[in-house]
Amino acid sequence: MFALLDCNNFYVSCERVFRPDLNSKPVIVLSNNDGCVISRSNEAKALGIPMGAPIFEYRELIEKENVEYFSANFSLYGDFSRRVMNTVANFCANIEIYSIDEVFIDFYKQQTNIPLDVFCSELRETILQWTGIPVSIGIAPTKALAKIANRIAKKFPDKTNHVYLIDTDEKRLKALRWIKVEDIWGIGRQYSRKLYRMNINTGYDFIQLPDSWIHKHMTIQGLRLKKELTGISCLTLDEVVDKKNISVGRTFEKELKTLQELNERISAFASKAAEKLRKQQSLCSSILIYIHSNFHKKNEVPFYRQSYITLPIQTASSIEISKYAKFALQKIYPEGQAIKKAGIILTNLLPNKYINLSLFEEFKEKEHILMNVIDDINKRYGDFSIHLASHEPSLKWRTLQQKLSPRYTTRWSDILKVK
DNA sequence: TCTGGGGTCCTAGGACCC
DNA sequence: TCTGGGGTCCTAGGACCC
Repeated sequence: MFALLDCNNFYVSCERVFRPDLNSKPVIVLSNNDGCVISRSNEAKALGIPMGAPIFEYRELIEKENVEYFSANFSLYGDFSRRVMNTVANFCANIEIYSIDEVFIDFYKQQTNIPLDVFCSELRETILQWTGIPVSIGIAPTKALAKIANRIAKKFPDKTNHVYLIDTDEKRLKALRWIKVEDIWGIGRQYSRKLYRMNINTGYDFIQLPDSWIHKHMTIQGLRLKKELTGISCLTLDEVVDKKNISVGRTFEKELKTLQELNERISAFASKAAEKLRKQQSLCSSILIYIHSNFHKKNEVPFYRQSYITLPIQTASSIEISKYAKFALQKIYPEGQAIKKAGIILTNLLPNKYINLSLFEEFKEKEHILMNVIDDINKRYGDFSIHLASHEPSLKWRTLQQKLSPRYTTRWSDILKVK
C-alpha cells in the first residue's frame, strides 16, 4: 500500500503555530511582492477567496471580514517542511518527498504490526505534537488512489479524522464514483474540459474509456493513470531524485528599463541558481535566460525573448554562470524595453563526479574551493552576505513584503521570547 | 496602481549520421 | 510512375503538478 501525507493549508498552518489566536479565523498567505494568494485557511476558503487570486481584487472583502494576511516567509516554511519530513522518516523507512508539503510513503516494503489506518492516525498525532502542523493521510494500493483517499480524508474530517484507507474494491469504486475528473491527479483544466464535453464526469466514468482513446488524447501518462485508478500500480516510489532543471526567476516590483539594472538581477539569479546546483552536487552544461514585459497590460504588445547558451565546459561556478548569463542577456535585451519578469534556467545537468575536462580549460580548483566557502558563509549568515560585485543587492530591490512574520525558527534574533 | 515561483513528462518535427 | 531506412539528439510546445 501507498500513503500520501499532506499538510493542511500548509503555509497558513506554519504561521498559526506561532499565532494560535488565529486558529479559527480567516488567514491567507501572499506570494512575492504581496501579489496574489498562495495559501488559505478553511475560513478564508469559505469566504470565497480563490487560490491564486490577485490581492487587489479582494482587498475590500479582506478588510470587511477581518482576514489576517502574511507575506510569504519561505525560510520558515522550508524549516517546518524539514521537521515534518524528518518526523515521517522517523517512523517510515521508504518515503518520497513529493513537494514542500506532501510525502508518499511506501508500505509495500514496510510491515506494521497494527492496521495501517491506525498506524497513520498515530503518525498524524505525533506530527501534530512534534511540529504543530495538522496533516491528512490517504492510504490505497496505488499512488493515484492514495491521492484520492487523501482528498476524502481532508474533505470529511469529522467522519475520517483526517485518515482514510481504500483497501477494498467496494471502497475504491465508491471513491471513483464520488471524485470529479477535474480533481483527479494528472487531469487538469484542458483534459477535464474535453472529458466533460463527452459526458465523462467522474473517476468511474473515466476508467470505462477505451485504452486506445485515452492513449491517443492523453498520451501514455493518461493510460498509466487509468491503470492506477483500477488498482494496478505503475507509479513507483522515487526516493531521491536529482533535479533535471534548476530555475530562479522573479517578477519585479516595478518595470526595469536598462541593461544595467537587469544585469544586476540576472547576475543575482545566476548565483542563486548555481548555489542550488552545488547543493545537489551537479554541474550544468547549458543555461537559458528569459525576459518578458508585463503580460497583464492589455494595451501593450507582449515582449518575450529567451537566449540559450551551451557552456564551453560544465560548471557549477557562480562566477562562470553569472558571466555567461550576462552575455546571454545582452544579446537579447533592447535598451529601453520595459521588463517585468526575468529569470535563468540551468539545464542539461549532470552529477559533478562526471566532470568533463575540456581540452582548452583546466578545472578551476581554486574557484571550486571559493564557491564552497561562499556557500558556507551564506548558509551561516543569510543569503547574499557575500556575493559577486556585479549584483550589489542594495535595499532598493528587495521584494515588497509588507507583512512578513518573524523568522522564528531560522534566525536567532527572531526567536520567540517567553516572558 | 496592484496579477507567484519552481518543477515534471510527453510528443512531434527537424537536423544529422551511417 | 519511380526518390532508402533507421537511429539519435535536440528543441519547441503543450499538458500537468505543487
